[in-house]
Amino acid sequence: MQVDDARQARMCYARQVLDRIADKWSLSVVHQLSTTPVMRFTELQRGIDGISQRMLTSTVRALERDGLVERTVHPVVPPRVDYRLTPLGTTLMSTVCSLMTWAVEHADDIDQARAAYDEKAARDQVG
Amino acid sequence: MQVDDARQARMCYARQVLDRIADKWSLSVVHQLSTTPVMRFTELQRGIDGISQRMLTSTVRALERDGLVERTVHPVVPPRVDYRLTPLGTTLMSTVCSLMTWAVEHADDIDQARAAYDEKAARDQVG
DNA sequence: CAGCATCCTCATTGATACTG
DNA sequence: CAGTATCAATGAGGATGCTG
Repeated sequence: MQVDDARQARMCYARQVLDRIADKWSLSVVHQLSTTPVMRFTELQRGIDGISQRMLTSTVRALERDGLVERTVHPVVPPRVDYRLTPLGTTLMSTVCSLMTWAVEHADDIDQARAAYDEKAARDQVG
Repeated sequence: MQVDDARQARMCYARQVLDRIADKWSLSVVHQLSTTPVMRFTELQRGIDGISQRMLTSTVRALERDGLVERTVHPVVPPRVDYRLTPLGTTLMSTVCSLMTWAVEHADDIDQARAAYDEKAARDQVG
């Protein structure tokens, strides 16, 4: 029926957004750029613990392709490339913030649920 | 400084939540259970296009472990297992809804950005 | 400086067969 | 019915070396 189709369509959109931001590094990059509006490649890499050059490159390229990050190449030697959030990227970040808020508010609930589940599993192993 | 630490901490929480819900099937399962409150294993599988038994099992187990889904085993033959969202799972779903709303509202923006990016890349290839 | 090219590893997922 | 067990494939991501 129509209502279900609309729901399914929204799910597909949600999946696409998750596919965009839920990889290993995208959220860290967007987050960095939300705290420091303009950053160069090496600055980004220094600010994100553990990211490799390769992954930073592919991450910012994907974000650029989707219009979330703007990449500006300055024709100078040595090269200088600036990154900043687009308005679209900024609106996404504020939406992700609500997810972060949920995460912070319910972190304890999840931890407790996990502990209870694992303890029960351990008991079932023995008994 | 303190403010940055707090930001970093929130990012970690956000990552954990994303790690929980952003795998291939979790969102579909939670979504199914938000439209039909109580479902059995096979019902879930039929409702989620393309999911295998193995992935449905591991997905609902992970959701159960984190307290987002409740699993009820009825001691009957043949076996009967019911799944439903917990209150915690319900609050998460409503948060995810805001992400879906963003996705729907900005799907066109992303599509256009991608088309522009790809077209430019194609032109740069040639020229 | 800001990448690209290559090789390699490991985790996730799928397919299939079996079971209490 | 609701799983478990095993094997195979895919691809995301890491390490390293090179370059305009």
